[in-house]
Amino acid sequence: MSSLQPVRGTHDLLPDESRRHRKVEETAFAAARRYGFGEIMTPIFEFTDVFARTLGETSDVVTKEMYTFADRSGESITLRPEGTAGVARAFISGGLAQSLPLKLFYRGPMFRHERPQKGRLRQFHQVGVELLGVESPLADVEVIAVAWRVLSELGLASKVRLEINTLGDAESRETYRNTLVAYLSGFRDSLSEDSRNRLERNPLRILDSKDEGDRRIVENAPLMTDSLSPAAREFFTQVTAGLHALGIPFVINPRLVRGLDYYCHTAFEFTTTELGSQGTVLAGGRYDELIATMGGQRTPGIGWAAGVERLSMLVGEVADDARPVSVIPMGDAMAALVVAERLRRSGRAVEMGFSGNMKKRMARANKVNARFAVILGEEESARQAVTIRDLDTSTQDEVPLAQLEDYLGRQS
RNA sequence: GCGGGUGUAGCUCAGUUGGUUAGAGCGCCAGUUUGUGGUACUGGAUGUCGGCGGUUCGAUUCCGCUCACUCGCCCCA
Repeated sequence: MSSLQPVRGTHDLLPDESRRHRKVEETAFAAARRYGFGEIMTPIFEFTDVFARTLGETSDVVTKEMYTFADRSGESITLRPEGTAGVARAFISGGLAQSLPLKLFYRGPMFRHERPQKGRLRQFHQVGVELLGVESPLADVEVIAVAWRVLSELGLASKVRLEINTLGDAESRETYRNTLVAYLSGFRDSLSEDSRNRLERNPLRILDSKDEGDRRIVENAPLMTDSLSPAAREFFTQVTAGLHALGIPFVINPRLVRGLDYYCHTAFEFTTTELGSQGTVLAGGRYDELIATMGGQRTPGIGWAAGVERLSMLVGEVADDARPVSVIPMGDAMAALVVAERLRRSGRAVEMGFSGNMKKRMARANKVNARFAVILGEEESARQAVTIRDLDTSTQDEVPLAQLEDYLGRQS
């Protein structure tokens, strides 16, 4: 393997793609702010324990996908595979319990050693929100509303479908788990190999197995709904009522589960059919026991994370809206540099090539999609003027140097 | 981690039933226009035919391994 290749599953983001990423991130953050979320930036690595304890010792993410290494002092460090654990850690270590309820937004790279595919990278990016300290189902509704707003503003409302389910409270979940395992054990020999392994580890996952045989068995399996405590049932009813009230379309999927152990009650997922098998674009749920599990005082929470790469594939091309001015020197390049700088200080994007004749520079101006070319010719210079060519209309004027900004301001 | 597909110029792809100089379109560079772009015309450059090894007189073409991407599984955002 050549060391001049990027590491498997990593990617350089060139300007076009980078712009799309930014658009996704900024749109998400702008929307979240309107709901009262502020940005938190946690470290990209944490002590391994932070993830091992919170995600569940048996989850796949922890057992085989983390980038874990010993640092120079021998500490076991892990590159974050997701954002919630780090936020929860910051919540505890930063004494943020003082300021509940807390609404936090985050963005940034995450790392998972998985087999790369379209929409699945080893270094990928997420944006996400966490709402801490609110027991009420209204929090679930609000958090889902932010997600829906973000997706809508990215123009993806019609490409995406919201599925929700409840995993119940700890008690209901335990009851359900037992009845499910009891049911499935009767079919042990007919289950797929994958699902047989999941039987002890994570039986709920068998519910959304893609194996044909599994599906037939699961079809008649008892549902979470039947094991729900009255309180958990009421909670879920409130959530769905809230979504109706806000006009957010959704479907209930009783077989929707979450991979990470810390989830309870509401679980939701926005999926698309346009990205193949990596169709989940944004997902989240409630995690009332997470903070307590980590050793903090029990604090309910709910949040979601979205895959920036997946969203940006759906968003498509994003136009660069700031069209530059091209400054074209014919004689004195230094004088042109001064003019370019002047325009930049006035807030304009200015492009000035480092070499080339007029023709080349005009071609370049065209290529960078400039609106105007400011031509500094010798003759105009003598008159303390420049020629400004409108590249859209192919017309040009001679303008006194002193009125440069004014003229451009009037034209565009 | 498992199974399948693909890998030829910067990009999209053709081609070689193994044989001397590997092609197209787009893009790039130059010119037609020595102070004027986007169109048109003319000309030009570029490839260790993903990498390593094997078979062969000879491999980009066949075989093995490997790497990358991709599809499905798994997992998940």
